[in-house]
Amino acid sequence: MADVAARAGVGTITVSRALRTPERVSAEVLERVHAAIEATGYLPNLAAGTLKSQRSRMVAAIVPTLRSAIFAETVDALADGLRAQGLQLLIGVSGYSIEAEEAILRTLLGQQPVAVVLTGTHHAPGVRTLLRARRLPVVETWDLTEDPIDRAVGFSNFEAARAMTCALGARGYRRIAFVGTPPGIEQRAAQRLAGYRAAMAGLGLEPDVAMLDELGVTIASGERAAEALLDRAVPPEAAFFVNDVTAFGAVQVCQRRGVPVPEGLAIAGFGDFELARASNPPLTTVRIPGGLIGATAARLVLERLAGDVGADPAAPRGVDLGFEVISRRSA
Amino acid sequence: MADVAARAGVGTITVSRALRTPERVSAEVLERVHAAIEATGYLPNLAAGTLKSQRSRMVAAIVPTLRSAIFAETVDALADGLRAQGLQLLIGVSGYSIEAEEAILRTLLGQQPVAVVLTGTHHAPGVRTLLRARRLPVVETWDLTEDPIDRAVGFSNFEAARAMTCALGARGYRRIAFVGTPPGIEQRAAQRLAGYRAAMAGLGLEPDVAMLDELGVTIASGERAAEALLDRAVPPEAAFFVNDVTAFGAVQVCQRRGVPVPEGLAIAGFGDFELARASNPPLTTVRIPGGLIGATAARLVLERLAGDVGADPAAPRGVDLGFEVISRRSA
DNA sequence: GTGAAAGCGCTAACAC
DNA sequence: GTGTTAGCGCTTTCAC
Repeated sequence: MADVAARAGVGTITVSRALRTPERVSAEVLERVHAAIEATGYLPNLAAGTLKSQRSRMVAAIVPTLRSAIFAETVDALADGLRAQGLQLLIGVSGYSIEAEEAILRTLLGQQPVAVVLTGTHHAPGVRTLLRARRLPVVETWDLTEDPIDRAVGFSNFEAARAMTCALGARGYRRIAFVGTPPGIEQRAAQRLAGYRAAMAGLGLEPDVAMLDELGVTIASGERAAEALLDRAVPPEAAFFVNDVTAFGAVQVCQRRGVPVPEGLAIAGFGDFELARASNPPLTTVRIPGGLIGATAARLVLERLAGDVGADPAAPRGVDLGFEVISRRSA
Repeated sequence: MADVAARAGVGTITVSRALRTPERVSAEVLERVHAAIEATGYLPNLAAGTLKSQRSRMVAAIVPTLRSAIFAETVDALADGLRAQGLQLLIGVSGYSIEAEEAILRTLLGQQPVAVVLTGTHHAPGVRTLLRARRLPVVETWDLTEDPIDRAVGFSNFEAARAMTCALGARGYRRIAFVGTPPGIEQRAAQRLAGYRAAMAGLGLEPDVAMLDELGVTIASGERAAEALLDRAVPPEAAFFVNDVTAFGAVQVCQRRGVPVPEGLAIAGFGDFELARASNPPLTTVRIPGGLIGATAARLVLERLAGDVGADPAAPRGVDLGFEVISRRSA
């Protein structure tokens, strides 16, 4: 920066201002500075700026995985919304472990991010303390809660699963099974299971919960779960899968075994992924706003950064993006 | 850090060493320091460390998008491999624009990453200069080249498409269409098209290239492309789609229109995504090593970081992970 | 609109 | 094995 300043015949602070707040530098000087930057190939050391100003240009985000299309979509939309303001994404992948999440958060916080975006509302005990102490803008995504750390954006997985289960009940199905992931890992999936249970209780029906044999929700694991259901002495009339990928697998199995869908087995999914429309018959499912969650998270971060952090306790703390039960032919 | 040092009755440098190189601190002091860290809730400011040591703990990665499952998988595997060494991922999303890639790279470099991972081998002119000047470990992914900036890992999209086209020719198909993305955007897709053309020339067949109507390769865009092919006065005997997602759409269309696959139209995909096995009939496709590319990129970064940067010009500069033509029933 | 001086919080280099 | 000193490259503060 000293080189650039010397070349442009100005002080280093003017170079800094030309980069950070060009409107406070005369047009003539600005031009000289830019020419000098060009000539020297100067790239500012952002670590130094961060150290002095105590503000980086990074937003830390932690997701359970990027292998699930839906989280990847959210992150993509988040990156998109932040890029417009010159903010970069520092990504941590927790592998669905809240302990890993806390450890990763500690490292990421060391980089002095200006905001933090988390997945879910269930965190290790230290996380809330860590974040509240720093008075950083924090956005929790994918689920809502009574008491967010700061801001939350998502929808109620509980209500969404309840709505779908009720829709199945309204269609006359009585023996409705739920096929979920092993408990204690994916929080959103646990919420969906709870919503299913609540709906079944409301309908006066017996809950019937089956588990996928792996966490990585694949078409193949859905296929295996469907096989197990169909092999029962008394198979259910309807099966509500924790997501579209596994539901799609179930449809494939029915097709192969000659079980008509929905007459032999009604199948519902969750997510309204592209696969849902491509399925044959197309899947009855719940549409959830994956991309919109990322875009909204970006908006919330930017709003919090614009307004003063820690202020405005009256502002709405949660954004409910809702969901939609999509009736197609599979149920 | 001064607080922690005072509390532990040591100098700040000892706190630094306790964190960075604990083996150089006596066990007794180490314990006192850790207790003090715990008590104060101290989190090191990594920006300061980066500034002084000129080495961060971040690796910059730029991908065209995260909405494509395959790039997300690569990034996930990359993050995984780097986390083991305490390295964080700084992500940039370029939207397939090489100009955006360069702009993003400039910002990311300002954060002083210890290495850079790029997608593809086709970059804006400034990129190579920028990276070579810094003597940073650089890994280009997803395609190979004669002259990588530093290291490259991937497979030959050209050869993979050629192999698939030849396989179709060997099966007796003559009128083989290629369905690709609009030119000039996705480099990997362009390589595949070139491979197809080379194979057709080798087979003595007329190339027949159709385009998808959008870049975002969706099932629906594959469906529309298939409709167009089938609506022709003389439809092709086989269609080689630029990826499995669109090929899957094509299979769906055939099923709906009662066109038998492969007898009425043979269909080949690219990628061997989960969808390929789930399709009915399952897709003949090319298996590509998405996760492995990310894992290998992580390994190459770590190797370059361990060995001295800029050294060892004898080491292999490219890692060819290969591909595999997978014959299933769709062609 | 521009500049001089100071210092952000760490760690490299050198003592001991 | 531990401490002292200095300084990384910026931006803040205050002055003009």
